[in-house]
Amino acid sequence: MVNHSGSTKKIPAAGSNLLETFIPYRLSVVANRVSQSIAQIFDEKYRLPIPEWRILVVLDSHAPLSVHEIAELTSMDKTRVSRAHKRLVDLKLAQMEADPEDGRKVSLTLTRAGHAMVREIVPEAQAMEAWFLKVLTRAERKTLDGILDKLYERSEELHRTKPWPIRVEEER
Amino acid sequence: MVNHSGSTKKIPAAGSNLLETFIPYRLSVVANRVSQSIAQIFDEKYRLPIPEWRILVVLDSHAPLSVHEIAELTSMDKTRVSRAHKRLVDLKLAQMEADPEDGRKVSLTLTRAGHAMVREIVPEAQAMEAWFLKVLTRAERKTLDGILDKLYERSEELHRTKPWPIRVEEER
DNA sequence: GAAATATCGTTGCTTGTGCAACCTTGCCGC
DNA sequence: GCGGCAAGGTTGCACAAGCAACGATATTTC
Repeated sequence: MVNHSGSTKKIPAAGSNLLETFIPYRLSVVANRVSQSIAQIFDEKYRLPIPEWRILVVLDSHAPLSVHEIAELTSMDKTRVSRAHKRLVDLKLAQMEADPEDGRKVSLTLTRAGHAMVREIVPEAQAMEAWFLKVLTRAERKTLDGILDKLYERSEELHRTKPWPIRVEEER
Repeated sequence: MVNHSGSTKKIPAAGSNLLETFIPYRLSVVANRVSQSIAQIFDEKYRLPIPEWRILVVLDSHAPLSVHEIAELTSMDKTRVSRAHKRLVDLKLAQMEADPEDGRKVSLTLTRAGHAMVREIVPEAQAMEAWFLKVLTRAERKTLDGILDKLYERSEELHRTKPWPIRVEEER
C-alpha cells in the first residue's frame, strides 16, 4: 500500500511509472534497503560500519591478507579498505605488520577480540538475512542465487570489454 | 590478471568466503555494479547523474509533482530531490513554480527540452537493461520480478515495525 | 647494476548525501 | 482571529567514498 490515504489525490498507482519496471532501479532500491537495515543494527549495536565488518569477515577466515587482497574479496575500493582497517586497528580488533617478503605490502590479521567479534556477529547477520529471505520460496532463493551469479558475471564482462557493446547488440 | 598465475598463492577460491554466500552483500555488489555501469554512460554522455534522471522520468509521465511526491516515487531523500531538481532547472530541463493551492508546495514540471531528453534517453536505458538481462532466462526474469517485489515489501514491513523482529523468530 | 616501470598503500581533495535545524505556509483548537 | 502545531522545502553541517597524486619498495630491461 503505497498510497494509503485517499485524501491526497496524487502519487499514481504502481505500474504506471517507468522506474517501477526498470530492474536496475528496483535492484538498487531493494539492495540499499536491505543493506541499510542490517548495517544500521551493526552500527548502533557494535559501532561497526559495513566496510569494517566486511573486512572482519574475510580476515577471520583468510588472514593474513594485504589491503589489495581484501579489496578484491570485499568488492571495495582500496582507499576504503585502508581507512576502515585503520579504524579496526584503533579498536584493537585487527593488527597490521609489514610483510616480511615484500616491503610494500602490509600483512593484516585479526586480534583475539576481532575473532570473537566475528563469532558474535555472524549468527546475527545470518538471522537478519534469514528474516528477509523468509518471504521467498525455496525455489526463488535458489533462482536468486543463480541470478546474482549471472548478473555479477555479466558486469565483469562489461568491465573487461569496457566500451558498451550496446548499439550493436541492441535488439539485434 | 587477478589470480591466474600460480605465482601468487593468495586470494582464495570463491565459495570459501562467508561474504560470497551472504545474499545482502551479493545483492548490494551486483546492484551497485549494474547501476554504476548505466549511470556512468548517462553521466559521460548527457551529464545526467542518477538523481536527475530519475526525476526526469517520473516528471515526464506524472508532472506536475511536488518535491515530496517525487521523493516517494523515486525512493530518494527529499534533500536529494530538492538539489537535483534545482540542477535540472539550471539546465532548463525542468521548471518550477509555486503551487497555487498550497503556498508551501512547489509544482515541478518538465520543459520541452526535458521531455525531449527523456525520449532520447529512455530507449538507451532500456537497451542497457536488456543487455544485462540477456543472460537470464525468461523464467529467471519473471522470478526476479517477484523476488524484488517481495523483498521490497519485506523491507517496508521492517520499516513499519522498526525494532527488528529478530531474536524471536531466529531459528524458531 | 642502474634506470625505467610497475605495484602497494596512504593521504589530500572534491563531491555527493543524509540528517537536523530552520523558515515558511497551512491547519486546527479555542 | 490568534497561538500552537504540522507539513513542505531549503540550507548548513558532517561524513563517507572515490580519484588522483604521492612516497616507497619491487621488478624488469638493457
